[in-house]
Amino acid sequence: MKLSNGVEWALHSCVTLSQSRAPVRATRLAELHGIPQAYLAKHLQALSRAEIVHATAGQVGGYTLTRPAASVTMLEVVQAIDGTEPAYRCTEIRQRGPLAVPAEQCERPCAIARAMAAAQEAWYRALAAVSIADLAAAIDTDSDGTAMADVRRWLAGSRH
Amino acid sequence: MKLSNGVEWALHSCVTLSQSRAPVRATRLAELHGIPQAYLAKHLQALSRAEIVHATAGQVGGYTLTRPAASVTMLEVVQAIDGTEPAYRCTEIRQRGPLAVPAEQCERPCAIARAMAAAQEAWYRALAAVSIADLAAAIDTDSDGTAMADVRRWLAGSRH
DNA sequence: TCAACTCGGATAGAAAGTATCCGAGATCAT
DNA sequence: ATGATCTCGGATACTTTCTATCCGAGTTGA
Ligand code: SF4
Ligand code: SF4
Repeated sequence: MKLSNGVEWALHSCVTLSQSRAPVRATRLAELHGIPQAYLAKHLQALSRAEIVHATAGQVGGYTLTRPAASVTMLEVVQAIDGTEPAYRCTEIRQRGPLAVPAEQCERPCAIARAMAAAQEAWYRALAAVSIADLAAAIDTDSDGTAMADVRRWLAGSRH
Repeated sequence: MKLSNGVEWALHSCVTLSQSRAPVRATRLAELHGIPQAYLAKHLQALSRAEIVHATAGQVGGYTLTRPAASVTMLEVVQAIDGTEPAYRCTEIRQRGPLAVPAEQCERPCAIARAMAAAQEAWYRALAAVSIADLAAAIDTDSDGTAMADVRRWLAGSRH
């Protein structure tokens, strides 16, 4: 089980965007994090499609959060990048082979699929419990209250 | 986030093996589940390496569970197939870019990595709570107590 | 001793993820 | 109103991982 590293970039970008009411260009986000600008853009598109961020075109364009950071959960961001399909997809192999179970007995998922779904649900729940605002606050605390202020200052800097 | 479908095969195989004290060949397991025999063999090797199953070579060889089914958790099987590395790997992008955090402040994972680790832990915990024996019992219940008996009967049949 | 059968790791092919580019559309200055 | 410039957006190559398969090493039983 592997998670695209674009998820990390998207989360960082959302935290950064939560510190700015003005639109922030994709180029600047990439520059701030030291990551490929073109590839980050692709992930930001996914966030835009999920309506987590709003894109503004034009000379003073860029991305902004559509909702308050406290109401955007990590789960939403992760699902926007990684997709909503569960990690475990049942291939219904119980309906194959010499001991195939008749289809009418397969209305509900079997025990294995149920256990996997429960695990995924637990994962989702843990991610849904943390918002972007929580992350920003925690990062700020880790740095003794300087990190977010630094970000705001850097964002307010010249547009290059 | 995607999970190899070999995980499903491995879980089914473990449930099947829990119904037989005699070694079961990989060919028969594949036949029972209607899946590619050669590919299943590769996954069974992973289970063997993890010491979840024991492989016996020779004419009457095959695979057996090394421990009672009640003491083998789903988590062990999933990790044997899918690896133990967490889904989220931090690239430490906070140490890059113009606002790079000095390395001495990065001893402990940051808030994002901590939240992701907690979610993964919740996932692990849910899987660790279910054993192979639990799965076998649940599948048996779903089929009104005939499924495991059918499997045992089929396994006792001729070696082809 | 021999023959037959097993698992084991090494080898091709397919799918997804990664990284990049240029065009459509909108904003601001003229 | 017009044009230049800057933005995002989807379409395009490249790399890594997963999928599927094969044949050889080792073991058992006759
Ligand atoms: S539903 Fe359960 S029994 Fe059926 S294929 Fe999926 S894991 Fe196997
Ligand atoms: S530890 Fe946190 S801040 Fe550092 S790279 Fe990982 S997610 Fe980003």
